[in-house]
Amino acid sequence: MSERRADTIADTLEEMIFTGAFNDGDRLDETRLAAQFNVSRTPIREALGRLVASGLAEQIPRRGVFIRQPGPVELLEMFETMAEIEGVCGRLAARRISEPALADLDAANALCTAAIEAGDTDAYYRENERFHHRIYREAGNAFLEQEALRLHRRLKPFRRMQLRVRGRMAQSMAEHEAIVAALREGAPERAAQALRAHVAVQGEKFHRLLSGLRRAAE
Amino acid sequence: MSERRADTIADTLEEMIFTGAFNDGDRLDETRLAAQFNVSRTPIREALGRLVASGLAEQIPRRGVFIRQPGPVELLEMFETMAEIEGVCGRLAARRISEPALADLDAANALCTAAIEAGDTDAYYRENERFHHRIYREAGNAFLEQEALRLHRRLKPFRRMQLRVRGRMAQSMAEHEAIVAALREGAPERAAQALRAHVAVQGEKFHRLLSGLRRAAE
DNA sequence: ATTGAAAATCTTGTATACAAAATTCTTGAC
DNA sequence: GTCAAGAATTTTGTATACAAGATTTTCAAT
Repeated sequence: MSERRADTIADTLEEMIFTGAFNDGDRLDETRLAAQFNVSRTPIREALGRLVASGLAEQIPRRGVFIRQPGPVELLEMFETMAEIEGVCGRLAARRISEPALADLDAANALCTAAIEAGDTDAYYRENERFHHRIYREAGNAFLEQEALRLHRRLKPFRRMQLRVRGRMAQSMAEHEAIVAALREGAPERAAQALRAHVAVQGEKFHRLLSGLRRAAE
Repeated sequence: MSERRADTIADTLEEMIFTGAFNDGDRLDETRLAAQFNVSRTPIREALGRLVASGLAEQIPRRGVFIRQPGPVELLEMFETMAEIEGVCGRLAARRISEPALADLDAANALCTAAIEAGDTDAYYRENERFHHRIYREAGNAFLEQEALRLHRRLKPFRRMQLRVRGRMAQSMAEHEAIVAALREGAPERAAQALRAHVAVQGEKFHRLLSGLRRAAE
């Protein structure tokens, strides 16, 4: 890996931000964090630099770096962007996907369904992620894949919010099946459309997302 | 702006990378750069961190950071991704664009055409950029807009290569007109299609790009 | 001459020291 | 009591010092 301290610290801080250990606007005090991590300010600064670069925090020149949690508007924008990028991946994948990959998507869906029946939420998230990541991969564009993974990762902490709606998981699985069907038939636009609709935040999901945000803001 | 030295140094280094002052694989020696910029290693390290974060360089743990110029494959992937993102912006913009924005696009096109006739390449690039940036804006999604701008900026140094083809500028303008027409009619898919085709690298452009790369590699 | 090991050198990563800027606190005037 | 100006204190940004790991060089043995 990279420079030992600085990077593990950055990972830890990211995790803390994702799990809500900080509130929007909180200042990340270098000296305090240095003491907290039993380390000098130098690796802390490098870690903070990484957070700023990935948009999790904001740096004001001679003032410090502050946590920057996305508000409702930005969150919707990020989800819309994710939906569009997934749509793009789907459109490209419909033309490029291989037979083993289709089998793999089917397998992921089967495991997803099993996880729902078993009530195993962790397994569900894991297989759901595998499904989506596989589609990014099958777009056949490593750069696009990286971008998709980046955004997917960024949205991870917010994705759980929107899956709590009753029956959402079952509906989600039906959508997965439709997506695979479109990919299998090599229907680019239908695949794109199905993925966009699957990822987009709308209706009940929207309300859930907002109330989740409101709760997190307290 | 941000921390004075570190950020101006990062900007300078980015510019140097873009203008080809470094070759792929070159090591960015901290002490050498420190001497060169008349500064200590600390701001250099922060600047290098920024380069690594934006993908312009690669960091190998206890070895240093190295310039990482995209090869032909990655470049094509980046252009394909750009084409798709522009397509997305166009699709969204077709539903959201305002009348003044359409007028602005027309204005940019007029100035573009004038620049071609005057042989003013700089003006052409400027107005062409204004055209595209305006479409990103009119997608009505600030997050997506930032992503589009980021990638557009990243590809800037390579874009000039592909515009040298004889008659390409005139054809490009015709495509711009078609794009505006689709946006004006509120035809999302046609706008998306037109933008994808406009940005995509294909045929003669492809050869130009490759030979440009080959030349740059010497 | 080639190969291998050990020492010397170089380079990164971290800690500490210093400087400049910003914020906070104090003090005085109204 | 409020407000403002200036001093004191924090805090960031930069420089330097030190430590650990990596690379290169040296030198001997085969």
